[in-house]
Amino acid sequence: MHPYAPRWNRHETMALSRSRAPRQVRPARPPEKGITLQATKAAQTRGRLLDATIRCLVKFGYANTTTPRVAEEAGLSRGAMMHHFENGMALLQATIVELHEKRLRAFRRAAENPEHEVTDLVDTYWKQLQKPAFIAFHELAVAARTDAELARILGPLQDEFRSKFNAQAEQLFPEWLEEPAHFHLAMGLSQTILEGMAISLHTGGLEQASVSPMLRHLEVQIRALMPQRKV
Amino acid sequence: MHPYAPRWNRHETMALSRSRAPRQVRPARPPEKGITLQATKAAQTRGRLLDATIRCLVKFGYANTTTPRVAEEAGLSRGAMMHHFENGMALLQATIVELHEKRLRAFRRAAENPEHEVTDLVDTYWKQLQKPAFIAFHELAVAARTDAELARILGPLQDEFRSKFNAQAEQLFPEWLEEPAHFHLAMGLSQTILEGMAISLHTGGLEQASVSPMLRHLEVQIRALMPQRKV
DNA sequence: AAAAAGACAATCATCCATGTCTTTTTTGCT
DNA sequence: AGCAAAAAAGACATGGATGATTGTCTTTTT
Repeated sequence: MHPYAPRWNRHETMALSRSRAPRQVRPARPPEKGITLQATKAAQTRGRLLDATIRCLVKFGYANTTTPRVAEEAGLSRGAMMHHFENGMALLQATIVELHEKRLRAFRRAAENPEHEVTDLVDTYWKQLQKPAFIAFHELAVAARTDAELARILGPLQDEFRSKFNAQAEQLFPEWLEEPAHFHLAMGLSQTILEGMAISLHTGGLEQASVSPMLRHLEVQIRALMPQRKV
Repeated sequence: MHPYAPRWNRHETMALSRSRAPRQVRPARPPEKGITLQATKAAQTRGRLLDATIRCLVKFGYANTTTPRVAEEAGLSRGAMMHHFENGMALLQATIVELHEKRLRAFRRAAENPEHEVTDLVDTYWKQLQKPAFIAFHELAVAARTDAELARILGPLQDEFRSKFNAQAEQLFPEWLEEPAHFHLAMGLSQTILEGMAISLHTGGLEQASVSPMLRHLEVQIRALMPQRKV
């Protein structure tokens, strides 16, 4: 139990910002109209803040990811940070979107690999899950269970990810649609086993030694669920 | 940080030094001479506090499980609560132990069922994972990733659970030890898939519809990994 | 009956995170 | 150069959570 419970989404952000008129100065996103003005340095700073947030989520967990800590991690003052994001929730929302896009990008990159071997795909997704992005994402997902504000942001993105995950697989193995039940089972198994292993590894519920056999077993299962290559 | 030293003797007394000065050192543990003293009411209150803590973990998550909230949930004053547990961490530790024992009890009860069908065991553990105890446990496990204090308490219990989990299975299917690799794989699969599904369900990463097929698939896999009944 | 111990309640001082506001330092540009 | 806006830093007020202290009432124990 922690000495304090920091959560920067206590207030309805919309309601607050709405009440003050002259506050609309900051554009929601850097002015793309003025082509490449040097102020795109701001975008760089924003990026540093997002990275710092992810790093904090990994290092300290969601509950201890506070605005002062993120600022320090980014090497900025808290004032500077509040200049780029009017409140903690805005920063968090931006981080979530960034995280989501990171996940999608990495996943797509994996699919572009000409080798469509099941082994490669499993390995690739597994490697993804080892990276900080997934840990951070899970921290957020757990927090969202009891945080309506977070859930509202995270929920749609999770649906989209699952959807794109499946779409990618369909595209790679179009003949799999002949057996949709098997297809969905394979997708569910893959996600559950791989993500479950990743989480259990970090939360101390699984031994490292068990990982490799399970990976291989999963590959075998997936192949068994695929439509067999006609002879 | 928290040197919870008994400072009963440390403080010079204040105005109400009505009684004699010599403060005898209080025995480390209250005299339990009278086996059934009415003060077992205290145990009852302690129990209520532990239950309230679990309920708070489920409802509000670890980060928002604060001492005032637990007290309110238990229908007690915060002062009363601090009387039974000197600080929040002590309460939490007691709750963790309670949670752990709950898990073990339920698991053992399942194993006592004379039917040792794989289906029953999988279903039983799955039902376990749906109960509040597991949600609370997972909240703690996630928090422990970034909280050394929690990890110190939780880590050993997790190891013990996994160990007893396996021991139980060994006892039920002694012939399985002929193939230890298969045995460990089956154990890992079971825990990872079932727990992974439970977590994903709560964190919005999985659809309810996928659960049942995966349960059935898991059962098939486990049977395939068991030493085949000799014909 | 007196005394000790226990259960419970109420209040205090402190800490830290948050959002807002104000001031200083860089800049980009005329 | 100079100047206004952006970027950065700092200061402030609020509020929740924590642990500690003190006080009251009840139940044992002697």
